Amino acid sequence: MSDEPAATATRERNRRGEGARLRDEIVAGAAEVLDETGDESSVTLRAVARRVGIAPPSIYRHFADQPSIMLAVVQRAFGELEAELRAELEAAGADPRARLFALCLGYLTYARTHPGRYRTMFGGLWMPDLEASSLTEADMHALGEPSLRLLADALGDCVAAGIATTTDLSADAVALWVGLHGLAHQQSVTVSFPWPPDITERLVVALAHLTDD
Amino acid sequence: MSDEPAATATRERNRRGEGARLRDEIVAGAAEVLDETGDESSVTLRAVARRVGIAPPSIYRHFADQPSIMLAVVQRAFGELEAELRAELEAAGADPRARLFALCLGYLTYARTHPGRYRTMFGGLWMPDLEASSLTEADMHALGEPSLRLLADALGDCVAAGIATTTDLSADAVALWVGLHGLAHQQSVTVSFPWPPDITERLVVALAHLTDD
DNA sequence: TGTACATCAGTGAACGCGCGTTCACTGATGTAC
DNA sequence: TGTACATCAGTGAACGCGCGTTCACTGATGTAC
Repeated sequence: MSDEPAATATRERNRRGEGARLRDEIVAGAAEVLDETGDESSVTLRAVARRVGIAPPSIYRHFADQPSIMLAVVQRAFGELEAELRAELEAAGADPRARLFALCLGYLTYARTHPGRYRTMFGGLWMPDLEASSLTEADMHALGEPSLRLLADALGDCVAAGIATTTDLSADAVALWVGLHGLAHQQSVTVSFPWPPDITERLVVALAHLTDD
Repeated sequence: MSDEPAATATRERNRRGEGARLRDEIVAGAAEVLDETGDESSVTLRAVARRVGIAPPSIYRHFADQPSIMLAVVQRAFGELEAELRAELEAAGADPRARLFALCLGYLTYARTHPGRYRTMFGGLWMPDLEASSLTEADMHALGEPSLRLLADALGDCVAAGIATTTDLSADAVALWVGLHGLAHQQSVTVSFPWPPDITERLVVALAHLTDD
């Protein structure tokens, strides 16, 4: 409950040439604040500085302004998501249906584990003023594409194995993602919702057009 | 671009006994600010007062504090959504498949027409501190239930007409809503997203288990 | 090996701003007698 | 019918706060000679 002035004392100044390490600490600190409050608007420049244990102006050596921090947090989060999905795949073995479910469950787990982060990733509020920034909206969509491709590949493997059908693989992959996103988002908003117990399986089976086994 | 001080001049004081009308104006004004900025955090007490054309303290006669305004906006928005869905149903005729699609398209239209409002409704940030408020989380879920029931009924009519199948009607209705929500939410966040052109039909057909006709 | 100096990482104090909220008030409107 | 008064809708000024951002700075670290 108390603020943590001790952080200022414990932090050691980086050596020359290692100043860039503070940038990582800032992004990590911002992600922590976001996870704890669940509220994007409480990730202020000053709150992040307090968390990291530095003076507010120190952030300006690494970020142009406050929105730039959020952008970095989101970019990093998309990388984390992809890495976790790849880890799930690796642990899943060779069965296409098991691989598809591993991906879907991994996606939902990420959202439930980091609800604030997930909502921010897909909330659009961190989006920079596109004319003021060097990023385009296409760059924004590109952030999620590696993960979407993992999903499309897993779905394609199911079709190849004859346990799923499709008339348009990439369109069905998007539809499957949309369903996962709806569930993930709602689960990241409310903890207690009267979900049917088999909601995930029901959703994935329908959207992946899985045939009974 | 300019602020509108004229509003202060034009607004006429309510007569005695009609003071409650200001409450409606405040909620409507807050919804307007939300629609225009698309950002929940810019719906401040002072911004709402400016929009309505009153002095900030005047709000306290009608709302205990700032979060109470957002809560009222959300409650009102859920009512609007239900009313629009009922209107779509009425215009849709008797064919069960047409009625189901009318509902789904109406839902998506609401989200695209009022993106900021939609995100706020399902964003969870307006949720009051549940211990500080007289509302329970169940009350929050209850807000969306009438609309969900419309969807479940329309789905049930499709099953009864033999054009859809289900193993658990209410669970499939939730799954269908989850898919719609995923699409609606993402569309309320980004205007340009590389959607497959038939994403809506693809989603609804799969989740409603519609049989080919 | 010693020393002057440039560079780098980070600081402390201060600014102006919009915010939520409080307080004592104003002045029109209706009511009691 | 007239007038004193209570009520009601809304105001204006002020408060303390946290915010983003600026500025001139400090002091440790490495480098040139």
